[in-house]
Amino acid sequence: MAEDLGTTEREIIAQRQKKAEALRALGVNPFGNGWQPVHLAADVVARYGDAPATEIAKDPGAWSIGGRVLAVRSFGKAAFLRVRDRSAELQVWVKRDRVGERAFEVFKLLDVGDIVGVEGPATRTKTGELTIEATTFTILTKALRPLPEKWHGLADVEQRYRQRYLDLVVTPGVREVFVKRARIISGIRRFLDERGYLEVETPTLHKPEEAGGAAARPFETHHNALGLDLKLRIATELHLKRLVVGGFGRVYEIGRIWRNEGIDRRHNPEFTSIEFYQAYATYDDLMRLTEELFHRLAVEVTGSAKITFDGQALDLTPPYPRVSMLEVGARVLGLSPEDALAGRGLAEALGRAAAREDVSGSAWKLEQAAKKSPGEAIALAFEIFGEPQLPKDRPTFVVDFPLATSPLSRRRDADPRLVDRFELFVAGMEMANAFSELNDPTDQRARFEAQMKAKAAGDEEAMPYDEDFVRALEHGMPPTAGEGIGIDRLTMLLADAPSIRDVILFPLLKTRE
RNA sequence: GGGCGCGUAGCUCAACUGGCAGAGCAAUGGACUCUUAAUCCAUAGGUUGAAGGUUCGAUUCCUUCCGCGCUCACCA
Repeated sequence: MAEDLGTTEREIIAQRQKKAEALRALGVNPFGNGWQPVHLAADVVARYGDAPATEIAKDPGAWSIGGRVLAVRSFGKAAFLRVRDRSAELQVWVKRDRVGERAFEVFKLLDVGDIVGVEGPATRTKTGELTIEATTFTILTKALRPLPEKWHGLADVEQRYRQRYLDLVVTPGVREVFVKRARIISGIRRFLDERGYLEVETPTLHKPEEAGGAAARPFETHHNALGLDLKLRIATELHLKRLVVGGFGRVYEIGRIWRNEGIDRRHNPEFTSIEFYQAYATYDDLMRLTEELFHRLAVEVTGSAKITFDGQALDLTPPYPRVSMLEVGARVLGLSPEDALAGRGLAEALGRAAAREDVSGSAWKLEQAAKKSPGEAIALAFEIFGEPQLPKDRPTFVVDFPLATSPLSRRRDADPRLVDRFELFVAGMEMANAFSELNDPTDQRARFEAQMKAKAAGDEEAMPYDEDFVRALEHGMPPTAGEGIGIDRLTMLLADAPSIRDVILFPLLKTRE
């Protein structure tokens, strides 16, 4: 990129470097340190609020703030600066007769984008704006490159993602998204800590046989000294359940997950998940916990349980409706749940569904499903026909998952063809996935064996057989329920960001030539 | 990976049917001590994403490539 500098930009940088030298000549280090602001812009705002100029004049204070200059309106011997620090924006008034000749010479070398330090009393200008009337002024850091245009800012989304530092400086609302993200994560921590959960960290480098816990292709890497092929984790599940075996009855991990899949508005190759496990709970308990968590986060982060996502109003007030994957999946195929689970008439029903005009893109998948298990076919029918019909104004729990889609879930006592599992859908996105955990080691072996068969048959997302995990289960894992939530998607929801790249500071992009 | 769209000055955008690449902001010089996209005068700034092709002539048409967005497929 540096080689692509246009003449103009090169000139701008040269001009600013000359100004930096001029600052040195004035005894000001253009990249100095040691100057510390005593206050934040927000302190000044909080102190005076809407107080009139006469009130402020009685107690104008001696403020000291540092920040980036976003705009300059200059009048020759005085100027107004818009300065932003980490807390807020504040106007600064630099007048030659207040700051003195020398500081004013420094001011003349100021460019928009520079970092400055100012001290002085507060006042309110004729137009009513709270302002620091500088008595001292210095440039702390010279910006050699110009900021994007002040009015339109950065419109090029590619540049916004590649140069997020600029995006944060000039694009309104970006900073707030990441503040919300931080509050969501700390809110989840608080919520779980209050309930006696212990936060843990498990390996992100997995041996090939450990890289399970979800249906996804992992990234591959290698440890040189050990001569060991490794994979980046695709889930934290299997290690967290080992910890439940070990006696941590309530554990969670917030951490990075990598999946070697496509990239789109809802998928980034690396993303952050929260998984938590609670001994002696069932998936039904977790539904209530999830409702409570989502409701509380919405109120904490947005101020209300009623939010808007992508133009759609959503109410996160519990309870959330439940939709049966089995019933809907069977119904859209024109079958009874019993017939669908037993596979009676399933192939014909899938053929009819594939022939429908509204499924052109998914037709081949429906045809493929006829070769798979009834459970997988039901799940697919639900995904294609049922998901688009889920309520749009409310979160929805999807329940009654067929066994075949869930190699780590506990079978339902009342019907072993199903598992005790739910997924939470909000705004068309899968936000959470939870189930009562399979703790019968013999059944777990059978499930892993089925995964091995699927892998042998070409399913690249099938899980490896994790022998040590089964061994852990053989030592006894208490009845447990566990859940995973995608932090990025949750942030999208609560920050009303329609693309996952808007909630990841540095989303993965290709290298530019 | 497929389809559609986009890429012009540091930034935001123009340029008709193929006919001298242009404006605003930023910058530079000047005026200005209550501005809010400050204002006024002047100046400078370009490998039109890259490489080919068609043409007297290409920002414009064609091909390939690079990057980004939307979408489909895969997935959370």
